[in-house]
Amino acid sequence: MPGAIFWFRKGLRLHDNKALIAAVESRGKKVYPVYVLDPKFVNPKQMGLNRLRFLLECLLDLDYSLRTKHNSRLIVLRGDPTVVIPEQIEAWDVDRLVYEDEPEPHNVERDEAIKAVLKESNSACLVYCTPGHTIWDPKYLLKINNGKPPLTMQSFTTLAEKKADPPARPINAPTAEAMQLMLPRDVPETDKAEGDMYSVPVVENVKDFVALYSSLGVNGDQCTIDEADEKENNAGTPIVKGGETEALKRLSIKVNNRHTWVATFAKPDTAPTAFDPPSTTILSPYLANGSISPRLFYYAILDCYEKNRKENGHAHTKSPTSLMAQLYWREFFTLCGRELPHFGAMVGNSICKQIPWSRDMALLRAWEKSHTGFPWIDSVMTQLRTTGWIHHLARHSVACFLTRGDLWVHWEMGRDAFERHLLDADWSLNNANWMWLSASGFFHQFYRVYSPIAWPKKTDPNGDHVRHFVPVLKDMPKKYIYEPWLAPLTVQKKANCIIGKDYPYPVVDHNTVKNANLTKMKDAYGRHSDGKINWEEDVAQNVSNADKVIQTTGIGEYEYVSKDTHNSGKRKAVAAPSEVDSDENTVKVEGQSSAPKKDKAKDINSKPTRGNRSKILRQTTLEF
DNA sequence: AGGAACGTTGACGGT
DNA sequence: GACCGTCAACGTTCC
Ligand SMILES: Cc1cc2nc3c(=O)[nH]c(=O)nc-3n(C[C@H](O)[C@H](O)[C@H](O)COP(=O)(O)OP(=O)(O)OC[C@H]3O[C@@H](n4cnc5c(N)ncnc54)[C@H](O)[C@@H]3O)c2cc1C
Repeated sequence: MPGAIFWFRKGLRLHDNKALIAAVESRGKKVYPVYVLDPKFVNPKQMGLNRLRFLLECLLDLDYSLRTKHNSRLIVLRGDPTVVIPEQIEAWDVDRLVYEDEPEPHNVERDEAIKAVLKESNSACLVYCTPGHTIWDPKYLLKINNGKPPLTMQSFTTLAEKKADPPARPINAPTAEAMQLMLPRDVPETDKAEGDMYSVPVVENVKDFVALYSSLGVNGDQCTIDEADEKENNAGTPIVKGGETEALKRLSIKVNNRHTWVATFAKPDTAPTAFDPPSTTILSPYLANGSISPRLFYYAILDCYEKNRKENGHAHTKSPTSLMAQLYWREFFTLCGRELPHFGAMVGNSICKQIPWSRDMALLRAWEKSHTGFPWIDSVMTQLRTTGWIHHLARHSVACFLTRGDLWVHWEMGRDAFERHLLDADWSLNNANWMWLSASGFFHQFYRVYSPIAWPKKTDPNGDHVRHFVPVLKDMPKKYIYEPWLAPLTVQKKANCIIGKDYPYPVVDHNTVKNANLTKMKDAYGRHSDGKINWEEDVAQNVSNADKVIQTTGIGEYEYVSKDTHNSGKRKAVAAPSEVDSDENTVKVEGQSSAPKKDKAKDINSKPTRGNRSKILRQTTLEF
């Protein structure tokens, strides 16, 4: 009998893996577990070292389980799946290709392309796939919602809680006895074997990382990485370790063992500044690549609710803030990403406001590399780059700052940066949340702007997050920790941190740009209601561009130059610190935190005072 | 799950 | 005990 390829894509687990069970039921021992390192995703523009290492840890864990319990191993292929999968189907005498569905349109397209290749070559191989990445089958949710995805969380909640059947119970991982596999002839059992090209690659540092990318045929110039980045990448301290084993352990520690915590969980009350330990579960990296089953998570929460009811007698928190609702957000956004055309771009996306964002590379870089001069923003972005995870409300803060709050940079560029750095990067969730934060889609109260100073103060008045992730500020007095440019020079000297030398001036004056951006948002929104955005024409004109975005998975890979790229060019540092401390009691702090200013500085070349610094700061160098 | 200004309320302690 | 200033906490409104 011919065999089956079981293709792991997401769903990097043996528990609750319906497709895997189906493969074993249909082809017995001859099920070949495969993973494909696809350069379309595994490349430095889209995947940073931390996420790559996380992925490889997940693969190693699968490999280990397959070896120790199932007499098999993970077979890692490299290249374009539409090429390498049909090749191996042919080479290994395979007549079943089995996998768990991926919801993203570009992945669906790839799968269709493979089916087309098989059909064209008159292959006898049949393709079997099952849903499993989400709690409910997206097709089922659509069916019970008149064929359309809900567009608000409230309607999604009604769908989940009032109309949908309870989700399928998670199924256990196959036992060793139930699943004993064999390998194709050319695949050695041990990866120590000479010339084993199927093993999980070892990537410990940037050198290995570049070598791997080259082996996938990634163009050399995409692999350049500067020395500072290399050092930071090598020293990365990812917040969690990858693998199904770790995922299951974490679920029991963070969820199963804490029923009262789970039942009283309210997302807005969790602190974005907490990092040791963080205030939410950090199960997202595992959910993103399926090393934990969302249904296992779902029923773990339900069990907690039940235990809480019996023990504490009070109700659990409700959607949209409860822990269960966090899974609903994932479910909701995944469904939207699957169903709404051009979800990965502004242009051609019917739920996305058309806003004339800039694509200022210098501002983008300042933000991504922690050179904004706003300690909270720089601290969160450092946490993101080094640990691969940040709290949801920290994501709010930095995403708002990059887009409508301060820098007016396109949300797609922020989305791409998150894609690179987040361990939990997920196409649908990332796009949806960036639209949310930039007030482009789902959320429209654009006047709700996060302050990079007031917001972190609420949960971290001492600035411990900043002191940890931006150590150059560790001795800055509490009073100035979020706005060190206001510290008198004597204080800066004492703290060993001179603003403009050891730590940059802020790239913008928050209040000034916030107000200017509010006007731009009003204008952009006004154009929609005035009908000045002509969907028929605009979409027709831009749709080819948007199509390109979708084809390239919606991530990076395309050049779209907005007419509004007015902020580019090199900036010079001209702002200077004040020399004397302001009298705490009598002088109101001006600049960043004062009442709306009426005196707008006219001459950006004049000597900086607090009053006119806003305009000058806009020109602060970004080559810090 | 925004922030700031401004207004109201009520606790507290001093006169 | 009435009266008053102060202040924090909370509510409302606007952008
Ligand atoms: C701009 C921006 C980009 C984001 N990009 C991603 C992304 O690429 N991948 C990703 O998984 N999450 C993303 N999120 C959502 C959210 O911030 C993370 O899912 C969450 O912080 C993960 O931490 P946790 O597992 O501790 O969350 P918990 O609070 O413990 O929640 C449990 C699970 O619910 C899901 N969840 C929670 N919040 C959301 C949400 N807002 N939307 C969708 N699902 C949610 C996650 O799978 C999470 O693991 C983004 C949010 C913002 C504001």
